[in-house]
This record gives sequence, structure tokens and C-alpha cells, in this order.
Amino acid sequence: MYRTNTCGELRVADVNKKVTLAGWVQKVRNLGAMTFIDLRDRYGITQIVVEEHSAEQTKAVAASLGREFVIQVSGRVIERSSKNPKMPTGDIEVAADDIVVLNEAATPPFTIEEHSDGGDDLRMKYRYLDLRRPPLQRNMILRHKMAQSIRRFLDNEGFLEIETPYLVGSTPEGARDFVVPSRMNPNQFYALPQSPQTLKQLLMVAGYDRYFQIVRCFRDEDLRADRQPEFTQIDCEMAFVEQEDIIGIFERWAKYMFKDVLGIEFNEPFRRMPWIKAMEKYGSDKPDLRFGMEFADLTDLAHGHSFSVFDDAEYVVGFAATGCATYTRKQIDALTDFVKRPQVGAKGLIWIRLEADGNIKSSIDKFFAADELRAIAERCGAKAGDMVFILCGAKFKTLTQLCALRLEVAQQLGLRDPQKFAPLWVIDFPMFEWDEETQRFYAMHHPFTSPKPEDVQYLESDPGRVRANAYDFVCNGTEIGGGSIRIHDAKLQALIFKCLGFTPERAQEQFGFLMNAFKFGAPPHGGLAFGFDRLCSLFGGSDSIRDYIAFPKNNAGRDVMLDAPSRLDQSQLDELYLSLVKPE
RNA sequence: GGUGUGUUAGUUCAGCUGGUUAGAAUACGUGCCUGUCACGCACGGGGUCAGGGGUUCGAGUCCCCUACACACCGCCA
Repeated sequence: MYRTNTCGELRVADVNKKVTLAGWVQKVRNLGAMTFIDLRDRYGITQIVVEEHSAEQTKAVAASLGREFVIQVSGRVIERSSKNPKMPTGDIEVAADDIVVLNEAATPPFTIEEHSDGGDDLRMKYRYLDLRRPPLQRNMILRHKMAQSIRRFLDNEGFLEIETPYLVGSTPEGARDFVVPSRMNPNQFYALPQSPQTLKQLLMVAGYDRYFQIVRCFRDEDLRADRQPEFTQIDCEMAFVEQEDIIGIFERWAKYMFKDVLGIEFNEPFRRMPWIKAMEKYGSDKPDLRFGMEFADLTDLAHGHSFSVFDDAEYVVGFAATGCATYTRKQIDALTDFVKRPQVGAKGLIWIRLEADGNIKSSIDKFFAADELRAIAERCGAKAGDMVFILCGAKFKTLTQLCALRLEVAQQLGLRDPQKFAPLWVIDFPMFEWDEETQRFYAMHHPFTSPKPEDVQYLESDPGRVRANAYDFVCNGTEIGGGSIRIHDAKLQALIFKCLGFTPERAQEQFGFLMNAFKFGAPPHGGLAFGFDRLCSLFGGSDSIRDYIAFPKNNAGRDVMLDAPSRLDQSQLDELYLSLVKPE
């Protein structure tokens, strides 16, 4: 037996017990005649003491220990003469009778403590050492707890967890696929699923009317702090349901998770907001509602004052930045630079300052009288002490730019508190999105999303006007989940494919399996999927999902620990009938 | 594909308008130390200043290219 106890559990009540602990050496403090060893495992740290009167052998081993040595310590629990109130085990220590080195360790390249001194890429290369640190261990435990909580809730609701294959066919719509060559089928490729979307719909046809899966998905697109090429979805689908049923059950689920994992209770229903309102009031389809600062359309007030910047703009929009009237010229210039960065792309920033004493100042004083400025400020809901920021240009582009500014100002004001949660359903998404580059409509959600019955009449005449039975779950400015009521009628599905520019032949070739299945009694159905990694980072209060994935990829999609991806041997390539365009 | 920031000791960083032998902290090694817990004290080893090219009498410092890392835009049905 390697151990009788963990390093996190011994207390004063255990004094005099003979124990054996095993773990990693966090720190050795040699005071000459006596040596203290901090022994760590994932449960905590217990202090080991070796004293003058200890066995020579034990003293010799203690003197030889280095950081991260794996050791086994046998001894007696004693009450400390000088206690450490900062640690849970700080009232006791283990007087070592015997220390066995189970394994030596090379000096680690960074400190394995609450706050490491290591940089990001170094910690990524030695991820197994970073994972020893308490913050990462807490994150992994949080992820585990959440997964258990999800399964518990959905199981109680009668959902079945059913696995779907990872080796599936490629679909050119949507994200790029990761592909896998098939040895037994020369020149043919599997694709890894971007999501089990069509498979779960087939499960609905098969009669498994409540399905879920905590499932890995793959998308070969560029990474972000909240985007990995492989990520985990909580994928759900239900039959015989309407949008209201799905929102209802998953709102209960979300509340259950908040309560079960974080102890936070939501007594009110979550807010709901049509997509168009989210765009016009917050410039985003995933607005951060932890704070206000809603947008106001100022186009009518702005036009007709011989200010060509406004007069030439399709749309003029602003918001009142709470308490920002004290912003200095320098701060305003910095925000102007912020919106003019290529990532945001605004031409300039217009401001109106409502000073605390009632005076009003603005960068457009020359064109607008004080009462006209006041009218603009009033529409933005500005109060004395606030600053109104205004952008103008093409409508949705400008709204998006102002969204970036709103979030930046909120960040500066400390309004994006990670301990605060503002959940929201965004509903009534448009069915299609026009793409300038290819001059065609794309499905905003996916091509299996059903249109609102009252908008079906516009499918062929005015596709941009059609709204979908689609909904997103948003929290704190992050899209956590999304879903839709699907099409279960083969004829309507064929019509949607036509709207998306598919020929009947191509639709049959790519999605024939689904449309055929719909001929055999497809029930009305719908569902949604949550990004599990994002949900973990939201609950954990971090912006990066990498902190909640044991072995994540870096910015370039590389695993720097495994050094993957990597080249293949020629023999492997031959077996797969692959030849490289640029052999090196 | 693009924008920005960065790359100096094992690690985290400083290094000014270009100028002697590139520093600090920490880690590591050795010695001393009986109540430490960020232990303390003393001594010591440790550098391809990311790589390449250029300007210059002289480059860690200025310029160009490349690589890598991070954040973002495009992209992510």
C-alpha cells in the first residue's frame, strides 16, 4: 500500500495516527538540524518534518530531495508548535520515520505553484506539469463536476446518451472539415464531424425522442481564445417539440447548472431578445447584458446640419458611456485610435460630453446647437456626468463597430465582472445571410433549420426577410449554445436547398440520406447544442477555453507537447495512396 | 490572407538618444543555520541577446527578411 491518506485530509483530530503519504515534493526548507518538506498531491499539501533525532538514513534522504521528486513518507501525525492558518492542514505535520524516493525528478522548467512563473508556451509544452498546479486542477475538477451535473439532469428528464460516429462524410457547407484518408477505399476520405447534426436528426426519425451526447466536434478553422479545432458540445435533440418546449427545458437545465455548480439561483425567467433588437440595441447577436449602455438610432437627429460625415452616412448611432464625462482628451484619443484600428475599422469617433454641472461640450459643436446636442444625448439616455459616443456609416457595419467600443468602455469601467452572469435567449434569427463574395444566400444557422410558418411565403420572393425558428443561448457576451426547430418535411427541405442554390442533384448527393429518411415518418423535432468548453470557462470566470481543456492546441492549431501535426513516413503515404504536392 | 504586440540567464523581466566585461529577481549548486511555511545568511555556476541580412568605426539597442508565441479581423452553415 502506497498511502493511507492524501495530502489534503489530515487534521488535529488525526494527531498520533501512524500514516503513510505519497506525493510530489513542493518545497524543501532545510534549517540545518531540522528539515521541512511540503508534500503535495491533488488533494492538498501536508508538511513533513525531519528532526535532529530522526534516523540518519531519513535525514540523508531528506537532504537529497529536489523539487517534484515523488516520495513516500511514513510517520506519525503531530500537532505543530507553530501553526500555519493559511493552509487547511496547517495545524498538523507528519514527523517522518521513513522517506522513500519513489522517483527522482529533473528540475521543472517553471514553478509548480498557485501562480507559476512560467510563460504560456512553456507551460503548454510541459502541460503535464502545468496540470499539477492547483488552478488547472480546479478547472479540471470543475469540468468534471459540470459533466456529471449535465448527465444527471438530462438522465432525470429521460434523455438517452447515444454515441454517433467520428468517421463520417464530408459536407462542403459550413466550416472546413478535417479529413481522414481511407486505406480500404483508395482515394476516398472520411471527414470528422463539425457536429453530429444530421445523425441526431436521424435518431429522431428512429424514435429516440430525447437524445443527448457530450461529444467532440472538429472544425478546421483558425483558432481564438474561445475556439479550438477540436471542442466539446453538449448536443441535444428532441422530437414532438416546439421552440417553447426546448427553450423551457434548457432554461431549467441552465438554472440547475448555475445552482448545482456555482450555487447561484435565478428566480426570474431568462431575458429574450429578437435578433434584430440585439443588433440595433447592442450591435451584436450575442450582447453582454451585465451592463446597460444601449444604443440609440440618431440618424434623423444627425442629418441636415451641414455636417457631411453625418449627412453622407446611412446610419448614425450612439450610446451614453456611464460616468465618462471625466474622460480626458488623451483617453478619448485612445478610444478613437481603438475604433480606427483595422480590426474595428471606424473612420472616427464623435463625442458629446454632459458635464456634471450641466454644461455640454462636443466634437461637433460647430454643426449642432447646444439644445440639439442635448436632444441627441437625451435619446441615448445620457445623464449629467456621462459621455455620448457616436459612430456613423453603413447600418450593420456601424452597429458592429459601436459594439466593440461599448465592450471596450465597459472593460475600462470594470463592468465585465466575471462573477456576474447575464443569461439571455436571442430568438428570431434571420433564415439566410447574404454573402457578397459569392453573391448568394447562406443558411445563418444551418440548412436544416425551419423557417417561421408566417414567413414561408417570402422564401422565394424575398429570402432575406424570412426568419427562422432558431435561438441562441448567450451569457456575458458569449454564445454558449444555439439550436433550432428542424425541417421534418422532405418537400420543404428541398425548397430550402433550392433557396441556398443547391441543384436537386447536389442536394440528393450530399443530403439524400437525410431527405430519404424524412420519407419514412420523420417526427417534428428540434434541439440545440451548447459549447461545453465555453460553458466551463464562463462558470470558471476565464476568457480562454484552453484553461479548461487538459491538452489544448496553440494558436496555430499545434499540440506543442506532442509536436503534432507531423509528417508521415513514405510507407504510410503509399499505403493511403497519397502523394505530397511539395515533398521535402 | 491581414493587423497589432512580443522573443535578452533554467524562468520572469530590466537594459535610455547605438559606446568598456549585458544586469536584477527567482530557480539551480555548495556551505552555515532547531520552528520554517515567499525561511534566512554567504559564496558560486549559468547568455548563439530567436535566426539571417543590412546601416555604422562600433548593434541587445536602428532598418529589412524569416521563424515562433499571444490577442484580434477575415473565417467559424
